Amino acid sequence: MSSCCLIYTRHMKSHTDERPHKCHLCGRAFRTVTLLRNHLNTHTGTRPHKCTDCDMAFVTSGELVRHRRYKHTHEKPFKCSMCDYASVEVSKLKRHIRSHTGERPFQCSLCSYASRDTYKLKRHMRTHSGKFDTFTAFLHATQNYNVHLL
DNA sequence: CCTCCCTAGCGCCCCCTGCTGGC
DNA sequence: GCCAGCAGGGGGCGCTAGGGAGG
Repeated sequence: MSSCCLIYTRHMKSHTDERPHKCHLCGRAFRTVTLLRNHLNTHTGTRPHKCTDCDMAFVTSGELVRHRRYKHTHEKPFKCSMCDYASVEVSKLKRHIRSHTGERPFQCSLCSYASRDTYKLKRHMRTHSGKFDTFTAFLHATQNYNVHLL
């Protein structure tokens, strides 16, 4: 079997709900043993990927790479085409670009306020506290955004 | 077929700063 | 003028999923 067929076979598995590797601590199931191992490390506090420049340690190698970019190498691969802003993470660049476009996808269900990111909406919901179930309102707003994306 | 590793993505929380309204 | 409350922008980490590469 060619490598692309192997990748295709594995990809098709991602469309199934087959998750044979179950966490004995919380019951959550995963597709691969690697994912389960990482998940178990979050329970046990095991952090095998240690930073050589400080005392931080992480569950995955990817987290360590990101940490090193933030704290030590200051490498920022994601650059804004409209200004000098650059970011370690693409999600941060996307959030930044909304400040150029003015896009506010996260609408408050209780007032006219709309936010450019989820946490700002959640923080805003505190100003409605006492008037409504803020978590429900937040959920409603974020679900609207997800539906919009679909 | 399995595992490791890297990348992508979503989420959460925090900090700093500027604005505004009440005192 | 001072202060508190709020929003905007951004930094940093937690965690999971997908896919390339090699054993």
